Amino acid sequence: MDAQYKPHEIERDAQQYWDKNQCFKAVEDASREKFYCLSMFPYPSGKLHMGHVRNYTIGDVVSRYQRMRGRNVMQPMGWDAFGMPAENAAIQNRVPPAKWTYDNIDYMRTQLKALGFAYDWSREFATCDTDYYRWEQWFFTKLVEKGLVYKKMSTVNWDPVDQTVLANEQVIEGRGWRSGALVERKEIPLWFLKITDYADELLVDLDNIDWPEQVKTMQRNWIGKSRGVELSFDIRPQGTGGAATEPLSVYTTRPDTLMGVTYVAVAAGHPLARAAAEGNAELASFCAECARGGTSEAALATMEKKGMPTGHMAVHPLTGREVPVYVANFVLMEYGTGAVMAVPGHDQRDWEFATKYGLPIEAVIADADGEAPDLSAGAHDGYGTVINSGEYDGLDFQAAFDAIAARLAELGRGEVKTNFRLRDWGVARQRYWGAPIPIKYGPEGQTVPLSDDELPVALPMEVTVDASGSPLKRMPAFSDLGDGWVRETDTFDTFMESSWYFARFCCADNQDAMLDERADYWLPVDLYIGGIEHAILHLLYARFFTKLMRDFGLVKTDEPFQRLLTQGMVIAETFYRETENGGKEWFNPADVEVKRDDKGRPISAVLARDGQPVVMGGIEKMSKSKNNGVDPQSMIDRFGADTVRLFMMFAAPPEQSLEWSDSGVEGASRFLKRLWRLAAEHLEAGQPGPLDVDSLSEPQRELRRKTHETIKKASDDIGRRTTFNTAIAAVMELSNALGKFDDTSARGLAVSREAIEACVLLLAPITPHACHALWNNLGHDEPAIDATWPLVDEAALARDTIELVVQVNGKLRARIEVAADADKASVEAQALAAENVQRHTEDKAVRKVIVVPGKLVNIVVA
RNA sequence: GCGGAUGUGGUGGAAUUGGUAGACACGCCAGAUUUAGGUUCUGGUGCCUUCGGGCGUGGGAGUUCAAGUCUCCCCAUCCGCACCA
Repeated sequence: MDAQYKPHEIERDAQQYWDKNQCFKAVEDASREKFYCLSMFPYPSGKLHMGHVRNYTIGDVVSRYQRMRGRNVMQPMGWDAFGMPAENAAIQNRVPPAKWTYDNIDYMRTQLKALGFAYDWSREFATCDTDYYRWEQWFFTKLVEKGLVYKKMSTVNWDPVDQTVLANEQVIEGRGWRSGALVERKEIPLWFLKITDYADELLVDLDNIDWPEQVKTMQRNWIGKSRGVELSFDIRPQGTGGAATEPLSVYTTRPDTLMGVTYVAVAAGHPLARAAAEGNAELASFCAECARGGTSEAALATMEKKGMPTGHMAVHPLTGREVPVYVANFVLMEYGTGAVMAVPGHDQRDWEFATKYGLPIEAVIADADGEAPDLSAGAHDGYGTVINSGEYDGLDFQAAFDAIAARLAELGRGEVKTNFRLRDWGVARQRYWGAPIPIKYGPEGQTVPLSDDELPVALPMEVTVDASGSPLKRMPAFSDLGDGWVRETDTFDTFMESSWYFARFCCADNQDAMLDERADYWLPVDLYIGGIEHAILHLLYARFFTKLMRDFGLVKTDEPFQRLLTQGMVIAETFYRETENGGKEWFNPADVEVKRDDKGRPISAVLARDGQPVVMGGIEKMSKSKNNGVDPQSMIDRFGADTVRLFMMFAAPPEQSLEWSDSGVEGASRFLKRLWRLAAEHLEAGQPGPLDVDSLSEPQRELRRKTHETIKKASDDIGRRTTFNTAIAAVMELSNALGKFDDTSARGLAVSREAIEACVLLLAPITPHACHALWNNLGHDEPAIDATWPLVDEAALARDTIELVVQVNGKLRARIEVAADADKASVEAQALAAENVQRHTEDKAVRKVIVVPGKLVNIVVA
């Protein structure tokens, strides 16, 4: 074999072999156990970034491992191709979004191929292909027929200058990102999917999937099932007029604090606020002010809380006491009833509002000592015994909840109600680059889903996009259907496409149906891999969509993703210089030289091309804005795909963030060279004899034990724990041991052959090209991808003696060598006899000896 | 603001079930080879030390024979928050 490791030749040859033999084409086979491995498909933004490389390498390692374990593996790839960046690029470069998108896909596909991922490319599609989204349109019309879709008024960010709807991302500190205008909240009619109909099932089924506990917790909290009471306050209008007003309905999970209500607050858009604002110019202007700012929950939760009295009073349903009704900017019409009751004594936000406007703050829940809490510095928001509440005094939370709820029900003023925080899914977007919503409107105001023969609604591809919103709204050729009928010009949220793509991969070539029986073979996805940032929205919508498809008979599975691996971010050092106008100019790490002190600590950095200093800005997520992205392509060109893959898997466990390190990559490259040389030298040394395990020397037995320990650990690390970094470390240990083993006898070569083959096979999923070549060089005709994952020989693991640690009062004092089958008494005796143990115990009384078999002995003295 | 996570040598990380803290790698130091530089190889490397040992896993308390790991409080950083994908 070639003594030198030449990654680019090796990788080209291996990829050609896989390609020519269609090694990764997945075929349904009911007699074999399947494994569907899926990584979140990329948005084709231009070129691959390191986050993609990490994501897809993890998926590829698991796929190749499962294949070697004998599973029928399917690993597909496609493109999440609709979205805003294509429109932004169109505005900037005057290139149609479709061309921009398909060009990016072509480039990124070549990059994925260069990394050697074991994809079944015959299943590839982009979500902007009409053949894909036509089925989404079709399914939507079926959901309309089933009553799972409705239209209602909803709040959006409105840019009053550009006259367009803005995404939350496009609202920067309350202003439109292009115009700089103060953003307003505007109500427009939008299409919704009834995800809340499935809230309970989405909650309960979390118990049946193997997801990280924190992701399940996030989803549970997002769904937010709560038990509370919906109750109503009569309204007593103040001043002249005094027309009868509807009772004000509110929901609370803390009816035990009902006696502590000192005011109620309504949204600016609430009918009560609108009525009160008539003839009250000051209140009307306040209500208008409340419409300012973005719609995101974070923006609402962190803005300054403001309110104004309506002048109306609300009548407490139990005491008859009158409390003021305020309009407040933090209460939103869309959430719950658009009104809240306020208990400033026991809710911090209510406390702050009450303090600001001089409203009473009353204690109705005792503190931990059973005393009235001190409310001078803040609210007491825990649970406790009810006080200052008349007949309810002395009750605990549950008893007070039940008693007050029962009383309200008796009075016809309220009832116990289960609520969800989850809101229905608004799927309409006022944008061009998305799947058109298949609805038409008639001359008499009819709203009709398109029939099957009117589908698909193809998105026109030749368009000019500018900042003034979707071109579909200005294209009669698209929207005007004649006879007074018009098409809906809104498009779907791109989460719609990503909510079912995993199912379409099972049968992407079907032109006559959305899905077929092949989906039943492959689904659910056995392992789904992607960024933690998708922990809630994408994953929840995909779960919801799966249940919709199931209820429509399209799939049999309840859940789309049986196991989930959420990968961490790829981060890197940032460098910048202050510019004259006070901004920052960011420099790519590739263009910067870092100076270090004698401990290797970075102390300063200079720009390579001018030698002048730059500021080290800290380690952050790789991004365009901080210019700290490392281009995967340049790394592949320099070191080869295997080195990049190896570094990515070795530098951190998959769920943690991964810091990019140039010297770390060099280390990975060095290891592959060493492994290659080890194999070459081994082959050079001659032919191994038969592996006669019963007549090995002690060093031979030792290397053989190391080989099988490594197989055991690496298999568990890759298969069960998905900690690829520790699997690689274990193989490195084995290769280090092999490097020190210089026995070139026929028997010695047999042992080292077994060790080196284990290294090659254990690394085959991670560095598949190098292992493909090494496996051939080691004399195998079958390709490494078809080799069987190595098995542990338990007999090789056996030891005659083991080392135990001896502690005195928990401190390490000695190590003793004991027979592997030694009993407790002899271990104790040997531990107490150890020289250093004697010294630490001689003038003290031994109180207790703890023996942990196989691990340690702890001697407790006083 | 709310929800979820993370924090260990100079650096990335390991320690899987409460049981030897620092595997593996990077960096650094010393030596060898080659030498234009790099490469390659060998050894050393948590901190302090009176060389007995002591200290040490963001900070503070607690449980235990034993705590990186469990409990409570605090600090810092990151992710998500429904129209970014």
